[in-house]
Amino acid sequence: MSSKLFIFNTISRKKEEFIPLNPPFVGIYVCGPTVYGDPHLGHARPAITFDVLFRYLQYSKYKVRYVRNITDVGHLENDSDYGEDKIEKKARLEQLEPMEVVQYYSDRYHDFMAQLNVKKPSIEPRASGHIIEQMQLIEEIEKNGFAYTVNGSVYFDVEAYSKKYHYGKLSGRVLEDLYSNTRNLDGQDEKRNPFDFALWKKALPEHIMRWQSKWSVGFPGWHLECSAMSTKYLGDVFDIHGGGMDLIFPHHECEIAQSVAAHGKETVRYWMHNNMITINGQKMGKSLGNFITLEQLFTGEHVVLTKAYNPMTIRFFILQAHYRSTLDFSNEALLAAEKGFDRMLEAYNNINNIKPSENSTVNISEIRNKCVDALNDDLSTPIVISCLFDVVKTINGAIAGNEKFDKQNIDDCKKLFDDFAFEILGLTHETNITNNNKILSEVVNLLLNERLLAKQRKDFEASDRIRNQLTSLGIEIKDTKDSFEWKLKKQ
RNA sequence: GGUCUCUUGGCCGAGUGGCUAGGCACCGGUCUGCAAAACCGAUUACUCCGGUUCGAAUCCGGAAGAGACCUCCA
Repeated sequence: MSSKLFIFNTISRKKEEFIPLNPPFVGIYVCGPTVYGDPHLGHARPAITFDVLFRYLQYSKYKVRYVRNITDVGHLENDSDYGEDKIEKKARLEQLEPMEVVQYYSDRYHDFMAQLNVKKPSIEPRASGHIIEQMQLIEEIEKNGFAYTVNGSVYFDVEAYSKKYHYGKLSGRVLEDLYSNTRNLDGQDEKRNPFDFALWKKALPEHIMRWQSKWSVGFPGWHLECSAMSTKYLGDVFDIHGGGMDLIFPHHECEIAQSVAAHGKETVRYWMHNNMITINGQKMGKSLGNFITLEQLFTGEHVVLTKAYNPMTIRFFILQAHYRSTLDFSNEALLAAEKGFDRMLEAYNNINNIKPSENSTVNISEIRNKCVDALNDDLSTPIVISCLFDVVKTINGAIAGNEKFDKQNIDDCKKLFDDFAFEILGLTHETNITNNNKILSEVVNLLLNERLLAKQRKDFEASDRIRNQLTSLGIEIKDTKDSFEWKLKKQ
C-alpha cells in the first residue's frame, strides 16, 4: 500500500499528496481562539484535529513548526446598537482591562487544551503583539492599489482585486452573487461595495483597544492578523493552513486576497478545514441554549448531560469521527464512547497478562499497516480506532485462550498502541486510582479477601453482601479462578 | 433567496461499484455458586423515485429532509 500522506485540500476540493515545500521542514498555521469567552466544544475539535496532524507529522520524522494564534484584538468593538459582545459587556461592567479578559480566557483555553492532551504549538502569536506587521501589510496592499481610505478607515477593494485575481476561489463564491446577496448592514456606508472588508478601522470614542497609525487611531481588521503572523513565522509560502469550516468565508478567502494583493502570490499550499459540531442533531449556538463549554462537559453540569465526562472520553469521541464530517454530541453517544474507550484501555493493560506461546495466530504488522494507510488517507482516525479495536479483540481472545501471541507479537502489540493510540491520536491512559491511593487499595483488598474466604466456606450471603456494597460504591469486581480483580468505575 | 455539503441498522459512526468497518445497546450460548468482565454466535442498514450497469448503499438525474456559509460575527 501507499505510504504517502494524502490530505484534502479545500482549495482544490481533492485529496492531494502532501509534499512539503522544504522537507524535512513543515509549516502549519491554524486559526486559534478569540479569547473573549470560555472554551467550548467548537474549540476542541480543530485543536484536536490539528494536534493529530502535528503529532503524525512529527511521528513521520518531519520537523514541524506549528503556529496557532490567539486573537485578542479587533472584536472588542463597543457597539451598543446591536450584537454586543457579552464578554466585552462583562469586562466593561466589571471595569476590567481588555487584556485582563484576554489573559483570563487564554489561561482557561490553555488549561482545557492541556486536559485534552493537546500539544502546545511551537509558536502562539497574539494579534495585539503584531500591530506593526499588520500595518506594514496594509501599506503593501495600499501600494499595489487594492485598498482605499475613508475617514481614517482602510478598506480592501474587492472589485479592483477581482479584475486581476480570482476572489472566491477558496469558498466558491461568485462576485456577481455577492452583489445581490450581501446584506446591507448599518454603518457600512463608508465602503464602496458591501463585500469590501476593513483592513484598518478608525476607533470610535468608546472603543478601548486602539493604536496610532498613519490612517487614524484605530485597530486592525480581523482578517489581517493571520496573513501577517503566518508569513512572519512560516515564510512567504508555507505548507498547511487549518481552521474550522465556518472560517472559509469570509475569513480565509480574505486572507488569500490580502496575501495576493500584498505579495502577488498565494502563501498557503494546503488548506484544511474541520467540520462543525452539533448537539442532539442541532447546531450548537449560544442563542439556542445548547452551547456546551468544556468545563460543563468535564463537570457534567449541563441539561443534555447526565454525568461528567473526562477529557479523554471527549478526545476519543471526537477522533471516532472523521474531521471533515459533522459530529453530533449527545449523552448517549458519549456514554458509548466512554465505554468503548474503557474497554480499549483495559485490553491494553492486559497485554502484559498474555502468556507467550511458541506459535502465533495473530498478525500485528498487518494491522499496523492498516493504521498507517488510514492516517495517510486524509487522517482517517476512525479507521485507526477500528483497527485498534480489532487488536483489542485478539488481546481478549488471547486471555480467553482462543488466540496465541508469541513473544514478538506481544511487543509489537504494545508498540502499536504506544505509537497509534497514545503518541499519534494523543490519547492517554487513565491514571489508575488504585496506584494513587494505597489505603483505599488495601482496604478494598482486605474486604475482597474476606469475601474470598466467605466464598470458600460457601457463605454466599456474606460474599454477595460484600460484593454488592462495594459495587454500589463504584467498585467493579471481577472474579478469577482462585482470586479476584477490581477497579474503580467512573462516576 | 444564493452557494456548498450531507441523509447508512435502536444510537453513534466508517466505507467501497460485487467479497456487506468499528463502538454502544439488544438477544442466544460458554465461563461463574450467582453475577460482573471476557469469549463464541445471531439479528437489525444504506431517505425516496427514476436511469447507467451483468451487478449500486457506492456513478448519473430528480424529489424530500437536515446542516454550513452569505462581512466586521470564531
